[in-house]
Amino acid sequence: MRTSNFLIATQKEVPSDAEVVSHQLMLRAGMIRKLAAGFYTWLPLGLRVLRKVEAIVRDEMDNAGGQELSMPIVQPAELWQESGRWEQYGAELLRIKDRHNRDFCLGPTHEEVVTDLLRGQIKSYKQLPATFYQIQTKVRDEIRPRFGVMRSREFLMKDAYSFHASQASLEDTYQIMHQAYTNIFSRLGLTFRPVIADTGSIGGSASHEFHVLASSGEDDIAFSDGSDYAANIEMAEAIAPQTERPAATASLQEVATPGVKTIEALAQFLNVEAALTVKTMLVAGEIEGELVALVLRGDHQLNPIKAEKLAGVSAPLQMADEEAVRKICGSGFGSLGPVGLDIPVIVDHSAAQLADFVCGANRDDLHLSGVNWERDCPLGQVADLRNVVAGDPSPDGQGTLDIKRGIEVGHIFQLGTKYSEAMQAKVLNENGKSIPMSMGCYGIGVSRIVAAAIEQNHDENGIIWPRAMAPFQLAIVPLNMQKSEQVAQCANDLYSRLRDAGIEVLLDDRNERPGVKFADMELIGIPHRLVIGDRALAEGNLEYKGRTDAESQLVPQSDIFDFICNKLATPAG
RNA sequence: CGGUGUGUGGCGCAGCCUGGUAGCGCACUUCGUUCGGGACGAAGGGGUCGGAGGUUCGAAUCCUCUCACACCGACCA
Repeated sequence: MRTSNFLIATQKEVPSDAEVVSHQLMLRAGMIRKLAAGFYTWLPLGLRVLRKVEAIVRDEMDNAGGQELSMPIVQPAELWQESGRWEQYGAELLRIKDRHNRDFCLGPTHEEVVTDLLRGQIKSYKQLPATFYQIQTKVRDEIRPRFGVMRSREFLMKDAYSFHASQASLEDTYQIMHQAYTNIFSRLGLTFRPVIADTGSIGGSASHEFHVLASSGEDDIAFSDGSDYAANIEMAEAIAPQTERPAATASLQEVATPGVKTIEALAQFLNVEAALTVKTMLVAGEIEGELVALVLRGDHQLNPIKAEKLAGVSAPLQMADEEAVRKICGSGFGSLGPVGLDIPVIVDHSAAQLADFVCGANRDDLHLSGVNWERDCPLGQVADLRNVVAGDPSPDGQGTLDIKRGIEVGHIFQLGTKYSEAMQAKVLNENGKSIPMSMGCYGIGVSRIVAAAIEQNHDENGIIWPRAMAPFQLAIVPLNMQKSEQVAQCANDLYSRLRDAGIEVLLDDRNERPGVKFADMELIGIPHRLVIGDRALAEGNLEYKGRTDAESQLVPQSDIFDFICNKLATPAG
């Protein structure tokens, strides 16, 4: 491709509404343009990258035994009513009406459509297992689209669905998909982690998310330094300390704490560590109108997913409002504590380990110090309530946990029979008995991967594409080629030769100054660059520089073809 | 949806408070000089100031309504 025939829509200035680097760089590099909030046009350069990702995903899906199909974006309401999600899904489901005033929606996912398709096609266990996938535009009317293509309202997703006659078969395919995902992200050249995930509203028994590690990620993931263990922080178990609680040494005392409402303020005011204080939060109980107290160490964070799974606690988790709290405890949020509290109390493992701790006195502007469980208040139910923190032991007993930020780019689920039961997708088994098919579903955010790759791979000059995602492998930058016959000839010859050899090369034949070309090629992140200028050419040389190399190197003109082929063939290339 | 804020050539912004009929940088066009890290000079083209209504002799500027967009809170690929 020649730049004279390819839209290079680079910009020097960052559009003011782009917050994260990937969004800024995609805009600056001329990969995408916004049409409306959460809707983006992919320009030729961006689309080339998107297609690269798509091709790898497709290849691995095929290897994993998937069959590609394509389902409509527009879907009839009836199917969604049948699965119950027409009501459940909420405002994220973009609903439309046709000219006859019939209800449709734009597909945010395709469980209903595949299930409908296959209940008609698959009648016997002999046709199973089977996996189908598509790479297709999805629409989700996000409340808050953000970060460009990272969270847009229309995006490209690979979604796959597997069907089985048994749970064991589902588990087999789940493992195959897990491996396929691992292959995909490895081939893309990304640093990633598969992590144990919450199954959330989709339901089902087992689930993993695949995260690209990047400091700008929206999720916290915990992983062990001593094993493969990795989990979304929502799911990472904080294991109960094995030690005995220390004996009480201090006596219970009231401390006036005027105006102190937060743990930080309390710790500072009393000059104690936050880890020696306890915080108490009231949440709605399972029974309407009842409240439950959750007690955590002051320096720990409540994990709502864990809390709402406990018996007696309402799901989804609902924090009590201040009025209700005041009624039950006698004080506002800032001075709550477990002592003398007459509602069910659930204490986090770590908080249950404390002796001589500080907590609220259930009277405004008053706290208690030297508090001890059992002596001053009963130790109720003890459970895992908190987010793990760096340094916690790994739940599998090997190593300690560290926490990093991740961008979720893939998610696999074992759905079980949730949809097949609701939609009567049944087959006959070996015994002639009709059973609902077990299902798995497997998503990859193809367009999100592009943004995630940039979050992970960029520098002050722009994007640094992993080889597999680069829109072009090599940029040829001739200097002053409009004037220099020599340069022009060398550039054109080399361009044809490399192209014939199947190399994706971008020849920058614009009549621009060198600095402009260098800056553009770096911004759009082409991994390899060849500069052709009169100066070096006079000595029979060309200049090569890798995108991340500090210096360029001279290569004799006669060796250049082999040199480039070599560079592109090496794993690091 | 709630809270905050912004809408002025393709992009980044000034002007608005204190009304007087639109400006700067980048980008674009032409010519010339340049040509190894985002050149310089000269001359140009492009905006009914988000939209509607109102106040006024006169509105980008003041008032009302409306639309769009962005950021902060619950979800997800």
